[in-house]
Amino acid sequence: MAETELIAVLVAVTDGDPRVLTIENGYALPSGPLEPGHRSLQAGLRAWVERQTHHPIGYIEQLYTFADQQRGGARGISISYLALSREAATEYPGATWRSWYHYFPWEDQRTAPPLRAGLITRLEAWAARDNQRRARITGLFGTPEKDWNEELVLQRYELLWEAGLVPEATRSALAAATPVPGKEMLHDHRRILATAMARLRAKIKYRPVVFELLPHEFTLLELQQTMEALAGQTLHKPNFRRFIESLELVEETGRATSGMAGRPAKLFRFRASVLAERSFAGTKLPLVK
Amino acid sequence: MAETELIAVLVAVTDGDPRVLTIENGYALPSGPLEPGHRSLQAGLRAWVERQTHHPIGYIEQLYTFADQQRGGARGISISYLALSREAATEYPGATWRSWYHYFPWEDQRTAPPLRAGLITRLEAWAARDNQRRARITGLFGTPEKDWNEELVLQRYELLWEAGLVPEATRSALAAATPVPGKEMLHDHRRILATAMARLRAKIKYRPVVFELLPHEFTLLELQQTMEALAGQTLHKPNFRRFIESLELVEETGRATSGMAGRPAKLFRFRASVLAERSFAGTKLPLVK
DNA sequence: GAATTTATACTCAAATTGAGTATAATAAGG
DNA sequence: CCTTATTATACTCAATTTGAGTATAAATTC
Repeated sequence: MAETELIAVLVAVTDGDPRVLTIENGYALPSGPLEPGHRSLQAGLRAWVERQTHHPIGYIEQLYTFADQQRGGARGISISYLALSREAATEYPGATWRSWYHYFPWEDQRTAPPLRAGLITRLEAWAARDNQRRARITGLFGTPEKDWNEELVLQRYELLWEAGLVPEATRSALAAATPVPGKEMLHDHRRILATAMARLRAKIKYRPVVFELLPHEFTLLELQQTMEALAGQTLHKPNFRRFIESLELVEETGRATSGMAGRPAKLFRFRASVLAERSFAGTKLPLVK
Repeated sequence: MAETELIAVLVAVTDGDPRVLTIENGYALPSGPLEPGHRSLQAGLRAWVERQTHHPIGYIEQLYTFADQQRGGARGISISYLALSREAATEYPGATWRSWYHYFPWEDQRTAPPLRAGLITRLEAWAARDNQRRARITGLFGTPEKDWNEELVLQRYELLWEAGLVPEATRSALAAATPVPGKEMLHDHRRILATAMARLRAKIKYRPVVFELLPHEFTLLELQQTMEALAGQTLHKPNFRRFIESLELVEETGRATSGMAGRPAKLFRFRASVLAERSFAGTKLPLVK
């Protein structure tokens, strides 16, 4: 009897940090079987994620389906989903929110990357004088600071896998000689996480999904920092505001922040027309430098 | 015992017409069960599509997975795929290539649309003075000639479904009073087709997948017409060429066409670097007018 | 009340895009 | 064999969009 498994990448952004809900203290993504009582796949996922987090999920999107060999030769189907929410205290033992940059530190380009240098050195050692490998490295990781495409999360992960620089990949082969504690994940859960990151980074540019991650009222800086957290890149402030204005995404509430240093920021909310399903055209983020 | 079904939307472009392979004379998309011998889901799909068409498939991409209630309360999982190929004679009885505009005539914007006017009239009758419905109609179908977004295939289909203007939707309700012969499809196959169209229309703008649909050598006009067929829109010739040049997608073969009227066209091929996996950035098609 | 801090508004050059025109090279017709 | 029709290719230019920066406003802090 083949079983159908539902796997969730539940994302929230807290304090400029994109986090995912994990179980077993970061070792696995939460997952649960499709049950007869579930009306649909999405309903099934929604049901047990809300059961686990006691928090309604705003947005759900299917990521990918794959088949895995199970014990006894049977074949299981796993369907993974991206879900957006806001962080809430979890009550389940072992269930924790983890920064996704914990698993993919090289994907955070917001700070100066001393880490990436070492990574690229090791990649180049692997490439040696194989020109195709070298081309893939520069294509995915860019030259010094140019041409970084933040959407290629999965491709970069797969390159690192091939190069044996991912703990799951080395476990069987070169053995646990380089155990990076806490970064390893069950089966291909880290790969699923990479897929979710790539999908979300692409999505925020042309669909208004960020509002699932923000409170009802927010400042433009909070909105910008949420986008920056997801994209892993800093954005040009004046141009970001122009970008948001051109989308007619938000409107002023009339209120403003108070108590913090500096000029108070106006509070905004998302427009009703945005919440009622709308798509904005293919645009680019106004990156800085 | 739940069964896993693989459903294929196999697309080819012939004579400026995007076609899909169907069975039962256009009533259904080809589909087959996942068998124990298949190494993976993709391998399974590839295996039996090639068995049916005797033609290698270049490109496969997963579309969507859904669960359907089967006889006896069991639940089946269906996984749909988009595949690209070139049209070949089929040998199976009932297997035919059909234009996708046969099923979605309003999606072809290349010719003056006398049809769309009638469709919108009927939609507006359905909307009556419901302002939200009216907003959705203009959002998806645009004002007179402006703002048509070719990627919203699925959303338009779903709006028409809600409005009862799709044969599958009316079959049970308002009955077969308006049977549009040959446009009806099994289950949600037409919905799957809409998903495939939307995905492919989005993809051709930022990933070089068109070459799966073209012969080894081709003229720039053939390339343009293939893109136009998929997008359902005419493109501005000089700007299209500039667009293709900027992508560094193709290179001259040195040969040219001959025999036809007019100046002979240079023949091009796709560059090796394109074939070896490459992503070009998010761009827009140079639409005309 | 001066300094600091954060928010918001405006400016301007560079690059990209939309739309059109001009020229080249062939086949067909008289 | 020269003219016309037809298709391919090359170039131009204004309008818009983007990248990057500077200036001003309104609060807190010392």
